[in-house]
Amino acid sequence: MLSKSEENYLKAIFHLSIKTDKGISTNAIAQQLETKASSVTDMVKKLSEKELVIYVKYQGVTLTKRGASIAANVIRKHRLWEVLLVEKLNFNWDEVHEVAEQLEHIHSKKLVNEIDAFLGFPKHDPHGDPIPDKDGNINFLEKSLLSTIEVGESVVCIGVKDTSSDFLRYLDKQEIALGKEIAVLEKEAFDNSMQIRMASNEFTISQQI
Amino acid sequence: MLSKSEENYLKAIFHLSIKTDKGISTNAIAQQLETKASSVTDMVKKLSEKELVIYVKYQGVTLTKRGASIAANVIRKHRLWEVLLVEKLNFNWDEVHEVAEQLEHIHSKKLVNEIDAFLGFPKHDPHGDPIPDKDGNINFLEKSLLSTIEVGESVVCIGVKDTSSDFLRYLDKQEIALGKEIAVLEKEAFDNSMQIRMASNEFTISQQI
DNA sequence: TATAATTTTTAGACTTATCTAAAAATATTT
DNA sequence: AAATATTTTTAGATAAGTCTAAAAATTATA
Repeated sequence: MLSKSEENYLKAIFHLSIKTDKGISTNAIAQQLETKASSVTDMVKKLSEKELVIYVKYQGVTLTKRGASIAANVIRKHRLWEVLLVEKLNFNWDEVHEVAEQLEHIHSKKLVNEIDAFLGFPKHDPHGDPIPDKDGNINFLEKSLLSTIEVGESVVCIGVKDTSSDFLRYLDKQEIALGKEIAVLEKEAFDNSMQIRMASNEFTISQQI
Repeated sequence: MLSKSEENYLKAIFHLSIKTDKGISTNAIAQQLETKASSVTDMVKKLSEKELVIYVKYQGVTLTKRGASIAANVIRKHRLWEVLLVEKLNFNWDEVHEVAEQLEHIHSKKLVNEIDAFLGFPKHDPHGDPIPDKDGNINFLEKSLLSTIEVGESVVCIGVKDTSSDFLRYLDKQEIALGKEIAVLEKEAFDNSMQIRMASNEFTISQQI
């Protein structure tokens, strides 16, 4: 059975791997986990001996099938707990993370699956991120148009529909970019414009955008 | 914030303290936690420095107010989680312990209190043990007659009503003794006899008993 | 392409919690 | 009460995970 620390490393590598196909650098992992690069090197060696990652000195790491599956399972638990906290235990979507970071390390297959069933097999966590299934499969690219997102939900921009340079320049000005998170604060029924929030600023956009 | 290990030591001392007023011996704690006496000495020194126990060399330990309060809170969490597992997540009362041992170390006041409310502020866990309140108060000696216990519930024998030697000899033969756990399996409506289960064996008793 | 800057690894140290084996204190027997 | 047995503590070792500082490798720059 893996330690909390080992699970956190796998999870960090998993998340960093989504954005790239290259090996994940020691430094990137260190930054993600708020630790030092030397600690990462040590742990990565250990995970490599357990065949959970492939590690070549100075070249970064990639997850093996087993490593990715374990990471996905930890993420599955994290997100299912988040749904439980919000749907059943009156947590707000922005106060669940810290507790879910603890709960994701509870070991009990029955518990996870019962929670899944109790919640009606949700597909997304309260932040709109997809919940991996029992086998660790995860829907990375489940796209929706921003205009279909409901008030209170939050999404990550994974692509744009209109690629005209005028439009791209506008997005750039508003700091909307791939990987950026967008929260929908309000919707106006009459013109379907919406108030959205990025990490930095809030503003209004028309339906067309 | 205390470590899982520190919490487990406090909990063990708390449980052992219920049966006696004397200091709890190093050995007793070691046995309870399946560890070695030397490890206990080390930890007990640390808890003593944190003023969670009073420790005099060779004399055993007792909990301070703060120590007892923390222990009661861990037990509160353990038992609330057990209720959640049984009432909402289809666990049997005999398969909750292991998971609750993990869940009791999750740190979140909001989470505990929300679970408490979600479950309707239960007073007992699935084994019939009392759940400490928010302030760590616990009803040690909440007695009921065995005949008032409902089917599916489980109690610990803390005393007997009839102390005739005939009766005591009978209890002895059935291995019913102080501290022993009794589960009520079935009740016959017409004569109020009940089928009960001890750790070892199942049998039927009359209402009078 | 040499040199400088950055990243990564190594080496050695620290902390927490544990263990074994031996020494010290307490309890029990005779 | 002296001898024996048991319990408890001490001393030193180990494993996991982390850190700092220095060395090695890689990448960027001039």
